[in-house]
Amino acid sequence: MANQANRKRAPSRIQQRNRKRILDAALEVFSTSGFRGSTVDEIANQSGLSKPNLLYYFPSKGAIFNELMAGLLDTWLDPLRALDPEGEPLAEILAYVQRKLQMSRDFPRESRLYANEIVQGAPRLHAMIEGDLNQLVEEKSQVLQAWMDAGKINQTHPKHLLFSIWSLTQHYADFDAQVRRLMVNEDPFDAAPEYLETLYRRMLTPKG
Amino acid sequence: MANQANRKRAPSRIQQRNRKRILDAALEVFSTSGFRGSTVDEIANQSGLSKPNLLYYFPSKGAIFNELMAGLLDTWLDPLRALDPEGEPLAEILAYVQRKLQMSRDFPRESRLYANEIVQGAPRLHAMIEGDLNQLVEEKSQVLQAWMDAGKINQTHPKHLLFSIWSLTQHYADFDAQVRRLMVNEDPFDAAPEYLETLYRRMLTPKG
DNA sequence: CATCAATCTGACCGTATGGTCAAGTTGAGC
DNA sequence: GCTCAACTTGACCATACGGTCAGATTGATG
Repeated sequence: MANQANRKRAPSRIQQRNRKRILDAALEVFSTSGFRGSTVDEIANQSGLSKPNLLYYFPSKGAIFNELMAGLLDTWLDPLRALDPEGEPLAEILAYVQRKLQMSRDFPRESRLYANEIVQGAPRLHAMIEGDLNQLVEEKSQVLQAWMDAGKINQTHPKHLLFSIWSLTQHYADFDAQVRRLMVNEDPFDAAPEYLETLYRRMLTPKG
Repeated sequence: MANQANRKRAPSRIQQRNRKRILDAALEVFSTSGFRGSTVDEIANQSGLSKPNLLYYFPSKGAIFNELMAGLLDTWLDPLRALDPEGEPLAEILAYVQRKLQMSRDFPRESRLYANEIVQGAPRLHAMIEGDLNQLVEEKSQVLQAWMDAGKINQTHPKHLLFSIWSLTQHYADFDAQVRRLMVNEDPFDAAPEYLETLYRRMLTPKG
């Protein structure tokens, strides 16, 4: 336990490279099969390392998963953190939607990894969700509510508004297999930005 | 193979009861852990049958899954099938949204089972999707397009419109674990119908 | 180029998993 | 209540899985 490579200081170049390889392979595998459906052998194969060597860098399958999740959750919330209470309300929300959609496009595996975890009841995510996410959502919901009370955007349920943004943007990554099978001659991401922009503009722009 | 119980005619009461039990248990387990993450022992335990007894009724784990999926896909598409080209466009769409939302509320396990499968790339669903779903989506997209061309609802991308309806309604079932953790004092399904009604009404009602 | 820690591997272990089988028990029709 | 098929089970098997270990190889440092 004490001589685990990942707890030494000053990680060597080899260590940096291999840990990255492993995490990338694990992202590929976990996002495709979920935690329980993924095997260490698969991750080892995908990363080009032998299984014992992989387990030299990480103590267990669960440890790989946890490190992956911890890193993911942070970047995952960045777009919402960037929602500026001082900005122009509608523009802020529309920009948030586009940032989130861009993340689905650029990091579909991360999105699917997260989706897998939540769909299965988030068994290994309790602590993380309870903390950061809850607080951030509470905070930004109040910002949205304030904008509504000030008449800057239409009245609606702030949390449901956030849920809908997550749902719509992540759908293009999470349900990619379905979406692409139903849009054979067209890249879904071509029309998605405009579709979502229109949707939220019409929904939130105050009447008159 | 020839003496499998499930291929005999006139299924006995015991057979009907046990097959139902197994499928219900399998729905519970598969929707929670996905196909690869689920075990036959779990399903057997959940159903109250012994493992060999379970395998007396179904030849394999995959066979259980397939039968479950085949049954699911049909009911899953019913709400869309009911979209009436002769009805009042906006009302038809809003009613479809509510039917779909109701299905998420009444059959969350079915929704999660489906989500699990699609998120993981729909490895065991190709044929089914290619056939029924594709045709139905094509047909209903044309209905929506006709309504737009006639000025009955706002112009928008018909397939993205369908995707958004699926996404938003199924989100309450698929991401239930997250949604409920972020709405502790409130049942998400209380406000969801009104939220979605408002969203699509504002988005689709023609100006003027 | 000697040394020692860091890195890597084949062989291995205990357990879990999908599935089988021979033999037992139960239920329906006579 | 006899009979035979329908149903049920404990014991078992081969493979897959997560993880370990002794020892080999490699790379950095003097």
